[in-house]
Amino acid sequence: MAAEKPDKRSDKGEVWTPPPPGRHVYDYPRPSVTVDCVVLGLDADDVKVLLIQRGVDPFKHAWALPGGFVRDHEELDAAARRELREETNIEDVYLEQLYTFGTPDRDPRGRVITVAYYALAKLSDYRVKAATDAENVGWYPLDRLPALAFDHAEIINRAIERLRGKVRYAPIGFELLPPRFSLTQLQRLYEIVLERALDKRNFRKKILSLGLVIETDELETGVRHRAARLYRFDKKKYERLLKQGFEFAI
Amino acid sequence: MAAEKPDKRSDKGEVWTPPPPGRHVYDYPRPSVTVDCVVLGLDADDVKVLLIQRGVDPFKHAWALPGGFVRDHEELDAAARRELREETNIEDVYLEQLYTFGTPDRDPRGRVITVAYYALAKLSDYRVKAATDAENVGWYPLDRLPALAFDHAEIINRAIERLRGKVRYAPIGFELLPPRFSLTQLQRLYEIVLERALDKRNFRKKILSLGLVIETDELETGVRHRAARLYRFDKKKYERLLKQGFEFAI
DNA sequence: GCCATATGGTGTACCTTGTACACGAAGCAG
DNA sequence: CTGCTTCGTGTACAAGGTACACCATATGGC
Repeated sequence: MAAEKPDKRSDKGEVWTPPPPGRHVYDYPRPSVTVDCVVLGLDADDVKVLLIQRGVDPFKHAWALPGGFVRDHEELDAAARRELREETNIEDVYLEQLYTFGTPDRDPRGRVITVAYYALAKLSDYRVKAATDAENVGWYPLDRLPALAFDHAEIINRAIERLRGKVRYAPIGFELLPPRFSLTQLQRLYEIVLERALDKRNFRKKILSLGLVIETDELETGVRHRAARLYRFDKKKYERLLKQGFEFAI
Repeated sequence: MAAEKPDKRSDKGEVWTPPPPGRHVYDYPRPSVTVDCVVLGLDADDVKVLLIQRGVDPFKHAWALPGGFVRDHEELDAAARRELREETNIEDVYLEQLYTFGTPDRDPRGRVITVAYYALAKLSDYRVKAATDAENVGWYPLDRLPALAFDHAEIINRAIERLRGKVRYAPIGFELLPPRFSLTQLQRLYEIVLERALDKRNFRKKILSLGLVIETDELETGVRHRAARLYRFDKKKYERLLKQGFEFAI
């Protein structure tokens, strides 16, 4: 039978939660339930994922997704956001439930079912320490992931699949870019995520024909060549069109 | 605090599982975890969902999705299939994880997190008792659902959304039809699920151009007009094409 | 100031795909 | 034999996707 105490909460930095005075007794065994977050960000040439280095066993020193136990009266989404905030200081990101992983032995401590989420972050907003130093949180490019704890590699794969499948039919790519972006940046995003080259003129024609990105009067700065015009995504308009049955597609 | 024993297993027809000799004691409260299945079937003019009538509190006599508690060493998918088999005699259907619902008070017995699945069944294979009589399992058309237990109405809505979103980009519609079907049946399927009329000639042109439905030498029987030719879905070919990057789309 | 370098920004011709639309053929029932 | 019902088929036009090249504009070095 599985261990009865898989959830040493100190594992997850919840030292401020005092252990309850009473124990919790049930007629049948119950799993622990956790949330894990795949935070994806976009670099110049890569999709990157945010990982934290575990400080405790199991998988001490291994890299893992930010996540932790769902509290007794907490919504699952809220638990995911809380863990993100506590472990990585990330807030206000696009967050969506991904899949629930419950293979009985996925956690050596016992039965732990995890509800995985994925988040899309503007990488520039979260310049956590570079992954190459001794810091315990970092962005890793997908093709150079370190050894990962639990089944987290599988969870990341599923997040990427979801991103790839969804980016063409929902305007979620904008969540990976700063509020003002150039069309070239946007095109790079699609090229990186979809892993294929796109034609510049056709891409611009298509994007502009949707009428959802608005030209601003700002220009790119800090480049040593002609500066690109910046655009913004018109979320309000998108939501209006959505209600009328509009379908986003790239 | 929530009730400590939400999972009276007798609720779910597991009387054959003897209560364990020992109690289960944990340092922190744990939720119960269940699976629920939205089984969708296709009638002449409707999508229907399979419901069971609850025999015990809470929501005694109310209609609900088939489902129940995940066992200690059981995969989530396996739990969903087991519950389907136990409660509705349905086996060998297309089954896919849908979403996990965990609002703290969604079950009056305490914290119960449910991993929802949706299944697509060939309605003709499962002529359970009609929903209008006193039987405790029945197919209900989506627009005439009875009052539902827990948050099961919300779960059903999400299943429909998923079906609608997916049917155009994955060949899952075939799971709702018998192995041999007419193109008119297939068209009806899409019309019902997508809730819009399709042009017969254009639909046939499109479907046949995919090269995934194969003409058989069988004809429809039992109709009082010219019989339609029957086709079958070429799953093998689809899987081959998938690996080559083919994208199904209607 | 001028040149080299790098990216920004633009239009047209063709091809493929989607859409609108109507009628004779086949089979059964009476 | 007639009437009814569904089957099964093709064409013309519109829309959208694709392939493709060059001048403009900014910076930095000389």
